[in-house]
Amino acid sequence: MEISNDTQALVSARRERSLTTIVRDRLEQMILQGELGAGTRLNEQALSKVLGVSRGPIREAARLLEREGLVASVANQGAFVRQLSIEEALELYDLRAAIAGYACAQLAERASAVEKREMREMVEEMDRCITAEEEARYFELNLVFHDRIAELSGGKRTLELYTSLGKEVRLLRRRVLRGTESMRFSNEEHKQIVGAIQDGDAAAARKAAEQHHINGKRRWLDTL
Amino acid sequence: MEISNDTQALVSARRERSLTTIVRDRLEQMILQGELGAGTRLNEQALSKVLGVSRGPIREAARLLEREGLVASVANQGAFVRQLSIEEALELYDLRAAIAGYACAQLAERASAVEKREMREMVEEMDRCITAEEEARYFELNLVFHDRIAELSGGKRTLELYTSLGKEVRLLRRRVLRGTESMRFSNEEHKQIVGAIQDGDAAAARKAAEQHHINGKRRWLDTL
DNA sequence: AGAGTGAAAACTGTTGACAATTTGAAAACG
DNA sequence: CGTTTTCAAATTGTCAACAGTTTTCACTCT
Repeated sequence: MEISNDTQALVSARRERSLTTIVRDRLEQMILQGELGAGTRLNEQALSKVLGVSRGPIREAARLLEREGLVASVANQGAFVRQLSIEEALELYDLRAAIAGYACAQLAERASAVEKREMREMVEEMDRCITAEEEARYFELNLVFHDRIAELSGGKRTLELYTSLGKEVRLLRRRVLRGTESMRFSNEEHKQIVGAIQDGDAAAARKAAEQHHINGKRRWLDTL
Repeated sequence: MEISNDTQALVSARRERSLTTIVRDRLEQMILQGELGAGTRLNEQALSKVLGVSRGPIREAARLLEREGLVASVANQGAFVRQLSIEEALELYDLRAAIAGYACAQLAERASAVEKREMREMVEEMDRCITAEEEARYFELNLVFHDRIAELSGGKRTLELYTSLGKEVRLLRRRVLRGTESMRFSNEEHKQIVGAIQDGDAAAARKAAEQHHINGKRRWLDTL
């Protein structure tokens, strides 16, 4: 049973993190992993039984997810896992591109030597993954790489928006594993981004980051 | 007493809009109008008495505002009206600039003839406000103009983000009335934006919109 | 007088119960 | 046989009470 497991987590983490945030993370996980498919209603009773908490925290968690774009609420009908159209997904890619561009431009002006080094090393590590054909690990590092850029750019809201849009788009995109070639192209673009940041060339960094995300959009679109 | 008023709204709108969203809008209003100053705790008991609802809807509304960036929650201490630092405000201006740039670029490619005409007329109307020295009205039209652009760009999330960032920045900015000269400069920039959209020149529209927001940031910064 | 202590007050976190609404299926009707 | 009506079950919306935490403030001890 899931209950005991969650209840345990509940007890240990109690009064540090509220049940609401715990439920929020759990629901987010369930949604992003497809456990709760698009369009599914978040049945409060059922969830409260499964997660071992009352309906209050679940409702609050749903509100949090609503603003994050992962669920949509209808009055008197509850919250549903959001259904993303392709058009909406494309829009999200564009918005993410714009924000990533800004983040990289900022980073080009702000980044310290150690930060630059960190990013260089991440790209090199991804290169190793390509030659070793470790696609899953490349995928993971790629996510970390981009989130880290948003984080290092210094803006809290920038990071929030970037990761939030990333989660949102994952509603539709079932983990696109790309094949060696595609990874190689992708990482070449990473190198351009990191290179521009290293040179302190904000305009170039911005352009490279935007183009990278736009290319990502195209790659994703091609898989449909 | 406020209670009767709110209770009335409650009864009339009941089961159409949930109490949560009503409370949300009311709280948002109170925050943006400075009725609840930055750093104030949203006392659930007090608010439930004033608004005439129980604490549940208030908690949920607070969660909505949390994701919108208007309040920040601390475990076991509740929700506080967010305190925006100048650095954060500058970041918000930049993000908004990036999104506005994207929206205008989209609009340059998508806008219909009537939409172009609508925007031209808004700018002309603002011009009239300047010569008539109706600053308040100009201020109002300016807000509508930008929100309308975001709306016409077609992306739902784009509009959401743009308006959300706008509200967030208002936490700090007490309505900057700018004087005739400043309005004139501002509206000249509007003309550039509209012109580029009219020409279908996405790159120019984007650049003009971004620059306009960056200039807005500078104007705001100068008033400190 | 000032720092520490401890209980009481105020508040948030959570719950279970009740009210209102929607949904789905059986029954009534054409 | 298909359509409408009605009613019960399921579900969301709201509330008030209880549990746990933080804050306040009077009191003690040095």
